[in-house]
Amino acid sequence: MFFLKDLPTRRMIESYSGHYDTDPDTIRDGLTLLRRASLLIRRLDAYFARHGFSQLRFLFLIVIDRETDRDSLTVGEITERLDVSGPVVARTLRMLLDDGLVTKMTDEDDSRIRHIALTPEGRDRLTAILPGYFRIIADEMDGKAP
Amino acid sequence: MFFLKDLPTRRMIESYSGHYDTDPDTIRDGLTLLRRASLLIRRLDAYFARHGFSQLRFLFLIVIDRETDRDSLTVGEITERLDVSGPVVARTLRMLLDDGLVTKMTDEDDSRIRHIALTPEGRDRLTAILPGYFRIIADEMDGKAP
DNA sequence: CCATGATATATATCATGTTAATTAAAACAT
DNA sequence: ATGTTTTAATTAACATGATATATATCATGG
Repeated sequence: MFFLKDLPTRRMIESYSGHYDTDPDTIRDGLTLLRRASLLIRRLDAYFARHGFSQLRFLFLIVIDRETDRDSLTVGEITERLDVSGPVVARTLRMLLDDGLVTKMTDEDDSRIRHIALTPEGRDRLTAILPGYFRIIADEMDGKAP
Repeated sequence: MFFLKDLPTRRMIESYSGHYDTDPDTIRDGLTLLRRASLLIRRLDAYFARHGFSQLRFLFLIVIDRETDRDSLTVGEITERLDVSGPVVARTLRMLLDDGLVTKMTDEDDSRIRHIALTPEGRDRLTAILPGYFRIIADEMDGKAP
């Protein structure tokens, strides 16, 4: 997250970068990118929270659901697809299990491996939450955000 | 932060959004924005961590430093300028005080108010860290990121 | 076979974000 | 002038990210 509400003016950036080395307009574009994305993330997080979800829980379910040829992923595969650390995946998994949104099954051949699949309820919750998620992104991109 | 490493294909987005309601390309642009910003934030956080800083501590100093006509801000003014909650500002302030990068002075007329100013060392650290910060943003924007 | 190393997952601890509640002082309306 | 409300800052409790460490199981060389 990028927490600066008012981005520096071009002049300010110039004075900080000392008129050389980096192009102030490029920096300004970068800061704008950061701020814009941060505001969108804030909106998405608020949306997820209203639905008893979090960004991460949502993405966790998505990566399982979007797998076309299988209906489960191992914990390691989920960790590969999400840019968070293993422990966070483990904790998120526990929460989703507690909520009955996924199942965990130990592999038959290698008992270190757990296969995680969506429950029908997990799939339903995902389906229910998706349209609003897309709506928020689309509104932000169209400049229709609140 | 947006944690999905591989963005969904246009086809996937279509299948989720049901071919109506939202434009898949717009959604894809939004997700690209989120992911790009998240990767840049990761790089910036790593840079700050290497210098014993954090994104927030850095911005805290910046908002004081960039004030043109004064050399201090109140805690409330800092909170207004940063998109974080008051308690986080209070805690960050304590850390910066401990590190000797800012000073805290109680207002003479209204003893609820604290004026926060940079110490010379705070200003030095800020000056030292800024070029690398701009460099990372510029490289990312120019597609020169690692 | 079985000690050693590699791999898959989980736990422990810490950092840093949030909201709710607290403290202290000022402002204001009788 | 004094009780009530508002404001400024902080503390308390909790959520969720990270890294380092532990546990359990598998693979493999002697």
